[in-house]
Amino acid sequence: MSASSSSTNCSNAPGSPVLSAKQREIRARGGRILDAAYPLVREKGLAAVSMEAIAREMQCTRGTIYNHYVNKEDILSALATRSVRRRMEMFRYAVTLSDQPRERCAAIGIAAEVYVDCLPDDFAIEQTTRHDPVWQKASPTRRELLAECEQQCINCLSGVIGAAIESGDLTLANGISRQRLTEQLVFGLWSLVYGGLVLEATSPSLGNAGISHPRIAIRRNCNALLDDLGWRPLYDAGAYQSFVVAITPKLRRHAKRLLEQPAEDSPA
Amino acid sequence: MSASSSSTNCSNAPGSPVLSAKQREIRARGGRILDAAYPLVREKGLAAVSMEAIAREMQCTRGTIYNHYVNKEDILSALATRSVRRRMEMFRYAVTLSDQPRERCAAIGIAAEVYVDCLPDDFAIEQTTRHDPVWQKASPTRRELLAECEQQCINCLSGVIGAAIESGDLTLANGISRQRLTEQLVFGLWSLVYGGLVLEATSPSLGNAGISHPRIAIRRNCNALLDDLGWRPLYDAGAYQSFVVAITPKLRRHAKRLLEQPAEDSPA
DNA sequence: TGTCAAAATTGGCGCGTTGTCATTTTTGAC
DNA sequence: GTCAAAAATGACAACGCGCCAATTTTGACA
Repeated sequence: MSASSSSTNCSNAPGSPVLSAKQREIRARGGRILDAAYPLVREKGLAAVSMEAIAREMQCTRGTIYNHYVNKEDILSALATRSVRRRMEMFRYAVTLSDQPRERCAAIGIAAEVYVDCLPDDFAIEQTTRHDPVWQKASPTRRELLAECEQQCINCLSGVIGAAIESGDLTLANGISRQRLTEQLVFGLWSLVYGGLVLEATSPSLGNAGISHPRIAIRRNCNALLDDLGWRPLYDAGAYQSFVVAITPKLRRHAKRLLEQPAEDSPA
Repeated sequence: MSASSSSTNCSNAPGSPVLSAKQREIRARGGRILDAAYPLVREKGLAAVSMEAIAREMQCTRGTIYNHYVNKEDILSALATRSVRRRMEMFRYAVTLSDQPRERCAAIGIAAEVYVDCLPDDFAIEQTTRHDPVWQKASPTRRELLAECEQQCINCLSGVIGAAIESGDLTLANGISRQRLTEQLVFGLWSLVYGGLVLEATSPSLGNAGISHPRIAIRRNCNALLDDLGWRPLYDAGAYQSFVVAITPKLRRHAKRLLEQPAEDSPA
């Protein structure tokens, strides 16, 4: 009925139009362009990717691409949004791996590590997009979309902290407000993990400075932060270690799954 | 012979040649190019700076610039080296502001904040240079130079930690090795401060997430890390605050001084 | 199935930027 | 004043982006 009525072709359901095959193809092209650009970025590095190359991969011409994205930076931002969305999915999955707030918190940290390891190109894309030349030329709509995705990543962490306060695992010492404590913790853990991973990826001098196990340092420091605020149960090396060992393969599998997911085209 | 022989003009001391006026000007031009590029970067943003614009500022043609730098990225790297050197000077000055290791450590953190506030363009340049498109095209020599400068910044912090261990303010608990403890602390503080400042500068979603005082969070978290490791004297809000208030204006003055310093030309 | 307007695609154009190089100019020793 | 070495110049080719008029494709209607 809503489907093939006459012998000719398609028709419209009132609210949501059933699109003809070609029309759907066009709609999906936005996503296909990203699929084409993604491996090019992986191979050649981000600056070296030309519109020409993307078009070649797509088997169309540059002009067509401009029907979907206003410029190269716009494509980059769209890629970044897809990446942040994957990160968010990692985090959301991570918090399902335990009922205990402190373990959930740890799981998010490990999820970030796995994200960097299993989806390194996504991580690199996020980095690049952050910087002004790209950020400024991207369309405002896409900027907002990206910011909102990041927001949700942060919310995931705040949620766990909120749950810890509710449950009493984390208490408000020294008359600090709940708001303030959350702020401090979110920002602290975020800086520690994000900053640490960025440094690991981009600072060649770290090795010379005798920093040979950045991941261990990150983990230990996060726990130090949590301990200092009295988040119960306090750090226990054995328990922590076995939790990490237990969830890491699950997180890796989830990352792989995300990579293979069909390209949901982003609302352009 | 090697000295001033004839009446005409210049001559060479054996090891270090005494250069004629024009020769010295050429030698200094490398630095002058950086001076020309720096404000352009400040105004127009980094990607928008063209060789043409730099040449105009220098009152010469593009060709001449290529006598000193192999490409634009090379100029950027040179600028970054100058920036990192300024940061290093900030750190070196910071550690002179107290005799107590823990205060010295705090001083380095505040120095980083002041660096970002008073030399924002330097901070931005550092960020940009870190990213692959630039990093890969810069000449290897300059890359090494930059890495070495960063190294010295890190050494400054390791030194303070070393002194704290020597003096007994910081003790090796749980049989952790000195090497390992230093590694963990350097990396942790670095991530926390660097990561925090980068996030503050580039993450628009932070405000929405209720993070309104990132600086306070950074400081408090650093102290949490130090406390957790038992670095004496433990955090005391009053003492810390008054130390910060005492050194901040000094650090700001030092930053201003660095800005006005004549351009020592980097070895190209 | 043929017609035709709307929509999408094409590919060539103008512009700006980069890096090179043969030519011209400047420098400074004699 | 002469001349070789060094440096500056500016024109040139290549490239990539973004635009747009011309062309092709699509799909509704008869």
